[in-house]
Amino acid sequence: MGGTLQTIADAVGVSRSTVSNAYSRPDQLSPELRERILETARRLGYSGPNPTARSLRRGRVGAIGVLFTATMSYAFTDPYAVQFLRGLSEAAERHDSGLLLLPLSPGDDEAGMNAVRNAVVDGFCIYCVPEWHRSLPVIRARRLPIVSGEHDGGRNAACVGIDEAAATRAAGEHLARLGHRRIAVIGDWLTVDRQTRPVTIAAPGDVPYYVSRERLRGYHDAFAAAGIAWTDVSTANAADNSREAGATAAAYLLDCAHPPTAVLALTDLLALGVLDALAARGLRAGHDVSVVGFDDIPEAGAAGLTTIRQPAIERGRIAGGLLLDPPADPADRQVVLPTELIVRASTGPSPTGRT
Amino acid sequence: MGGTLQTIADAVGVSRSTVSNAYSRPDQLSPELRERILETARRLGYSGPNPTARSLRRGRVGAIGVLFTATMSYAFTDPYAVQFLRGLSEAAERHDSGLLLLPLSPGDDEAGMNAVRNAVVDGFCIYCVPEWHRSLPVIRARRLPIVSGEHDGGRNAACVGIDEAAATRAAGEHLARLGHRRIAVIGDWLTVDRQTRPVTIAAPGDVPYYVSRERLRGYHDAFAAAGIAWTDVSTANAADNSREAGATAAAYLLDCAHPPTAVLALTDLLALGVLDALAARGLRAGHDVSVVGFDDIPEAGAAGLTTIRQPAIERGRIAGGLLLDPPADPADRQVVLPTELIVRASTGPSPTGRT
DNA sequence: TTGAAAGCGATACCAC
DNA sequence: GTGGTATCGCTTTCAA
Repeated sequence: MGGTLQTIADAVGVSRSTVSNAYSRPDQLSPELRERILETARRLGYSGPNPTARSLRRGRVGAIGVLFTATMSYAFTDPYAVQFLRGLSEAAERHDSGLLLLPLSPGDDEAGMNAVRNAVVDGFCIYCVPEWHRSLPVIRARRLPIVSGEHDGGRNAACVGIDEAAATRAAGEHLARLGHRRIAVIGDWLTVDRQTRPVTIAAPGDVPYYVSRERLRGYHDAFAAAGIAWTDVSTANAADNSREAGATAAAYLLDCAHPPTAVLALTDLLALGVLDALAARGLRAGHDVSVVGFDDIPEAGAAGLTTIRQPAIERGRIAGGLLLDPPADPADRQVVLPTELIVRASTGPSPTGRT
Repeated sequence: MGGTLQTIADAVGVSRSTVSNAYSRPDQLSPELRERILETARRLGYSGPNPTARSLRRGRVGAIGVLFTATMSYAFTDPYAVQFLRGLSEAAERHDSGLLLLPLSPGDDEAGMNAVRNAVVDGFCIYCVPEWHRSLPVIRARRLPIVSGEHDGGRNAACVGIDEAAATRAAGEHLARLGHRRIAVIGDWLTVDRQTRPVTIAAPGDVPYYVSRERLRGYHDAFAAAGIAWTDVSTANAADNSREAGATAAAYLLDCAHPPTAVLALTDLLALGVLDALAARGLRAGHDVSVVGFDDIPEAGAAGLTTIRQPAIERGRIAGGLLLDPPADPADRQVVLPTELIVRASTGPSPTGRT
């Protein structure tokens, strides 16, 4: 019952190579023999070659490991992540690969490192993993193909990114043009500690996490060009990328002596939280306070949120392609996708000519 | 660079069993030797035992396959599925297992069957898979532990379900009590073809998909008890479990000579679509037309939807436990969780004393 | 076409 | 505490 290749070989009276061929190379034996073998297998309840053994021998597993921070549920909670994974799975499907979810349990680095060490996969796709995470060296040690969903960490590795700074620069210019001078920025991982609280960022370069750093840099540069002093820009860190954290962070910024006329969130989820915070205070987005997000998740349109659109699904799809079917020319393994500023109702002229 | 156990063994001058022990059984050798081995491995860029080879030998992979219909993105799109997977991943994490997503590409049965045949996993969790699907026999042939997220298919297999019929019966009684007599039901997979259209279901037993069949049966029984003829209940099939399909199906039911005073959707997602359809017609849910859902996904509360709450996360968590740490007593391998009717604003007295 | 033999990389039992 | 040896189940030249 459910034996091995050998079982079938014995039962049919052939060698196991022949049985193997019956499954993997039908052209190597006569159709009759093949049918006889398959029939016997069926009768004996043999479901085909053992995938693990086959993987060992062939050196290919048929699965790619997906690594991201936080609990696994995050992948199912953040709309951007969902889109990215969707694109990734499309690519995986096309290459007959599955997706092995490998969460880095937040509280337990060791567990995450072990997950990476023991993952039975052909390659890794990493994203939303801060560059200081201890699982990164481990993943590189495995010497499997890696693709990053955001940037290459200066290692010339495969990656599919966007020009984060250019994207926010465009948004920053839009706001400056509208006359905003008192501005606040909300982002997660602006600091290493994951707490929702106002923080002081001397310069964007101080932000430890690539994505947040670059997005902040874009705003910084736009404001500098518009003559807005960086010291006049207040910043708040969000404990995580969630609507709730966005609302909490916004509360710190709004409930002060000189509230900003524009709040820029580094993700749409945070921006939606900002909108919640405004609503709770009876303030109108786009009138009293302008709000900008990033990502253009589906919910953003419904909420009338001005934001930066990035091709999330496409990003996942390309990441999958880079991993499963790498282009010959190394230069083609680093892809940068375009973004677009989408202006909706959440941004408008600054209510005060000047603050 | 990144060699094998043997490489390290040779380099250190010990046998490979010792190197293996250094990784898997630290207590079997002196700390000094172990450190020497690990250090050498590090120097040689060896990242530890090859997971595939280890899996073959140990007979354990550290991953469970998750099987569900539709594209993989469905898992990320349906809030109920998200919750279920969240519970499942919690359990998996606790047992050091990953989750290998194995979508059954809708148009391609063969691809799905191959995915199942070749999955490198220790067991399968299946859910939202119709009982006629061809991958089911394949999955059984693999003779790995299986847990169903909905029912056991009469096979005495592990499963974590709810009393679907009892749940909808309670909702049906609630409606009958409110005086509703012209009633419509919307569900997906009421028929094998996946089209959104009105259908005639002679009896709930005719519905091919377990979950929809049982939910429909519950309504059927409740109405029978209340003296509502089944022939007066109209039904519509939804092409898939989405808000859009719910709205489209509702349109068929609402835009007719004798529209129903109550529309019962077999899932919350469909019910939200019904609410959309009502809004588009200027009808008020709970006044002009009562609406009931199923699942109590987060969005249901915000929408004021009367629905049946089922413990989605818990269901996933228990499914994972059943798979990874099966109870000794077979009787304990079939779990039935409680449900609860949550009455919100979307249901109210029938606007007509009788139709 | 078919079959014999050599691994793929690791683990575990059992002597030493 | 350490090292030989068999084995996990399959694929793949290479001869016959």
